[in-house]
Amino acid sequence: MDMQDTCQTAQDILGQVIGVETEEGPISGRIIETEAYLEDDPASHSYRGRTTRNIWMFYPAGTVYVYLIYGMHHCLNLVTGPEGTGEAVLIRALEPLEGIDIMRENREKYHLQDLCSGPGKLTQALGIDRSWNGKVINHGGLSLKSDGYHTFSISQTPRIGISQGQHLLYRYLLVPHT
DNA sequence: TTAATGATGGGCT
DNA sequence: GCCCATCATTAAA
Repeated sequence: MDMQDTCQTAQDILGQVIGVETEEGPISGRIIETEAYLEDDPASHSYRGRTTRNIWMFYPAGTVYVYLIYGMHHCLNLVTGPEGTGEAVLIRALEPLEGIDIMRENREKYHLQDLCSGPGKLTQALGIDRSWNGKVINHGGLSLKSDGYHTFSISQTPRIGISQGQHLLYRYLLVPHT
């Protein structure tokens, strides 16, 4: 998959299936919400240059970047764009597909709507933390592929939880066709 | 139903 | 010391 254009990639991966293999079996979900973080974007961790936390954002497209937010939640990103630009796509929500009972154990929640309906929730459901930093998508660990689901449209909104760049419509939602 | 708040720790302006 | 790309719980209505 071409991941050179970050906003395009954020939309391309909507509807695709992301998954991990565990000792208890596979866990996967369909990506239904993403956000783009660009070069020269004051809301991006990469805006003020490389640090020990965000160094992964400057790795090649397809690299995994996971950070800890608010002292307790992990957020999963895929690095995109030309190498060294520090661009990435934040995975914000999934529709649970495989391994739902494992997700329920990991989350200590039962209802489907409570499993992957937020960036911190989906990493907990899939068992992803900062030790996943530097992994490459589809090369051990994390898989991403299309299952042919295309009957949806995409809506755009401002990004969530940021104080800079609020006018930019870099949040993308999958809207199923009825 | 929506709104407010506490939890919790790493990175940094 | 202050700020966070959040979540769960409680309170108000």
